[in-house]
Amino acid sequence: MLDIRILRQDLDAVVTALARRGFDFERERFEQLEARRKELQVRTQELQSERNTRSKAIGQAKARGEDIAPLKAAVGQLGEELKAREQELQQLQSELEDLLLQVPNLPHTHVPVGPDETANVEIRRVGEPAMPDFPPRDHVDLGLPGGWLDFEAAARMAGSRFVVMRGEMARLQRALIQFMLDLHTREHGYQEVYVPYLVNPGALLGTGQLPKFDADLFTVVSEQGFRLIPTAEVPVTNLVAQQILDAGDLPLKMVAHTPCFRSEAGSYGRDVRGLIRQHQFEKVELVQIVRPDASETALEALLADAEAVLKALELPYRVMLLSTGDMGFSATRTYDIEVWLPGQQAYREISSCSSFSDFQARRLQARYRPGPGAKPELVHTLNGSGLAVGRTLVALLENGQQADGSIVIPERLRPYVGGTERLVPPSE
RNA sequence: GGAGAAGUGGCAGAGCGGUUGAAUGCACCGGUCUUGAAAACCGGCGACGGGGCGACCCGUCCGAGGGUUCGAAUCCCUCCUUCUCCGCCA
Repeated sequence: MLDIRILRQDLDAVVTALARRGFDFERERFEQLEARRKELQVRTQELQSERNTRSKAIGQAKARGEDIAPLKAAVGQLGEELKAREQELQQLQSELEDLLLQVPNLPHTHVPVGPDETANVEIRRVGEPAMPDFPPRDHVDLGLPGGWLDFEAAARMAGSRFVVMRGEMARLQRALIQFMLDLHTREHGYQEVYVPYLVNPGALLGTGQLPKFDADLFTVVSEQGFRLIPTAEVPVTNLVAQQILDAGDLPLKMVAHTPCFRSEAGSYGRDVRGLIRQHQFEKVELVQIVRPDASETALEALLADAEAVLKALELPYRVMLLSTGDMGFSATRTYDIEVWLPGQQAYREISSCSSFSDFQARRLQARYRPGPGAKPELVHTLNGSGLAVGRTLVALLENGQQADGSIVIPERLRPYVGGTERLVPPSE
């Protein structure tokens, strides 16, 4: 959520900045609501003040043993109007709030302006795509032997966009998760956290998935209105909701492995084949809670932490700075990491690292105290995949494949799979 | 699932329906004292919002939401959370 005060002070700048990301701010409506709010709020507070004064007078009169009946009668009409104004004001403020909750974050000034992903800017490439002397297969083919990756079995019980993994493949995914968590906790200073996979609507409002993107989520029929988390970002970032942290607690760096659930509404026909776009997938997520003046450097560091996984796994990738048109709702700046997939002969997103400035913090009421006795201020939040595990598995299969269909395991991962150097397809 | 108890400021913990944003203690900030520190003493110290150029003024908030009342932290209702006991259970 944007700070309503900057909307009041410099509406032009906000409207312009939002236009850069293709968002048409309802300027007229806002100005009308805001004018009305001001008028109403002043009036309401006058009435409240009047009521308080009179009630005190009644209390004093009563203490002196005077007759308070006439005083009470005089407050009658006041109460009527007050009640009406209070309700109007409440109504108006929730309208204003609803409007504000629909408005995305302001893009950082360094973000390239453009309509969609075609305007993204490549920052760097790391690693060389291998040039095998055989036609590379994609992970769906490579996963066939022994039912390593069994999409048909999953489809029978759950439908499309699910997978069953067996044997070595299931273990490889588990190893990847373990490896990533170890790397981030031991070498990058993150604290591992375990969090709920079902959250209430308030948590999703805090990070920005609600109210606008409910269609992307799976809702569990329940009194509490539970949704399955689409990313660990939601529960992990919500760890600081409603908190006033000590300056000394920052930065807070947390890592969590969770399954993620996405309805993928509106993506019919896209990536229907294989592991790329599933309703359920595993992800290791990095979250940082930092002081506002530290968020620029924190984003670069977070990105480096995610890149470290790809480097360790010897996977070629490139880093993209997303354009205004391709960024998520809550982000002010986002880098995507795209891994090379020989089976597709393309770079595909495997991590997304974003800074949210104070946008999520304001919704979450996540604050810190800059110094002893100082006023609380909103923190800045950041997060990034480190990495999407399913897609990492894809990259590992496709980049590690040999002519005979076996898969070479990167050295750093071998301790996690009992020293196995390569996966050999089981013969029928 | 059943029965009971409780939710007050950063923490602990008072609070008869009436000048209570809320006693007191701790913590924290400023000062006195001290070579320095500690102790002691004095003073200050919640959050959020609105109005005003400003000194300031005003409003809201005692788990959340409703209600009663001229007036609610105090009374009533609903919900949430925590604790204790019973039952069940991975």
